[in-house]
Amino acid sequence: MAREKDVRECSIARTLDVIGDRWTVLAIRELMLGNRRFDAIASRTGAPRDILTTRLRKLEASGLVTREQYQERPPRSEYQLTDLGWSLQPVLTTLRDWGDRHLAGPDGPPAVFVHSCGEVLEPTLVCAHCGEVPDRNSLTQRV
Amino acid sequence: MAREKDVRECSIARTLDVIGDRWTVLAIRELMLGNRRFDAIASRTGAPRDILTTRLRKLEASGLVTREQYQERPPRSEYQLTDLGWSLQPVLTTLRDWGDRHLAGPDGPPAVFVHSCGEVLEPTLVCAHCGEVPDRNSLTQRV
DNA sequence: CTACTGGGTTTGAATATCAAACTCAGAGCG
DNA sequence: CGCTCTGAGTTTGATATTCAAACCCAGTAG
Repeated sequence: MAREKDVRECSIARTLDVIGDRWTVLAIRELMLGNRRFDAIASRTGAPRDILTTRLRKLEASGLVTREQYQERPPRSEYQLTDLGWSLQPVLTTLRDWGDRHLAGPDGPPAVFVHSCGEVLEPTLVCAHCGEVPDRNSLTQRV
Repeated sequence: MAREKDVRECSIARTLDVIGDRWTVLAIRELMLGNRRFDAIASRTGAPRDILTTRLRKLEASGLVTREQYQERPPRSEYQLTDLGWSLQPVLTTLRDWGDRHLAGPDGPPAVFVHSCGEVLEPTLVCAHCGEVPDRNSLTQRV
């Protein structure tokens, strides 16, 4: 009989519990680009407003985003990423980079980041210990 | 009136069109860990079987995965990542790394990769031009 | 007075998800 | 032979989610 308890415990799955949703990721993208207002996030992501509400509430509950009411009547709030939220930048960067490399966009890469070295950021994942770019053959899985 | 045409064209969104789904990402994880069989992927990810079928078909259609029938009767197939599929490794790696750093797991990090330098892979995103680790302050957005 | 803005909530129909049961064609066992 | 198991799905039917569009409320601009 099937055991059904062999689902893999995994940091990837745990991360997806937090940001494993299109509108969540796109909302974080907008926040990283400096948009703090609900309407701006809604229209730039295309997310339905009610869905966006639940996603932002969940991001707040997860500590990635703060909601600050900057006005009482009528209630107006703005959203900002916490440090924890900003720590997702490598995730968004690799997502963007993969799309840039492999998926054709009508107008080329959007929302480009320029690094302080003067060049457009071309992110590369390296091994922190030796500085080399790991590839499929230089990695061994240890499960 | 709202324009509604100001949804941001974006490589992140395009990437999410391809892999913006929990079961899709977890299936790719299993394929990277060497599981080729439908049942193995289903039980290690916990994905419902019908959903997994549609996800694998879509991955195949997107060119990330090949399905090879290794037996006719009864039909038995195995799945493998293409080079394009393997090119998602930085994405999965940053997802895993973020979970490792920020989300508590009951048994610590799973499915660890060991780099050929001998150390457990601790991935870092650097600027390909100058080799420095970019942070929030060294980046300028160019939208 | 009217229109608009901002940050939502409500509504109701369309879709997607899910667990569990089922299918089909063999293989292994006794 | 009869029985069960495996593998790769498909089917079923109940539940949950998504979505677009309309609505709400309090204030501001004209």
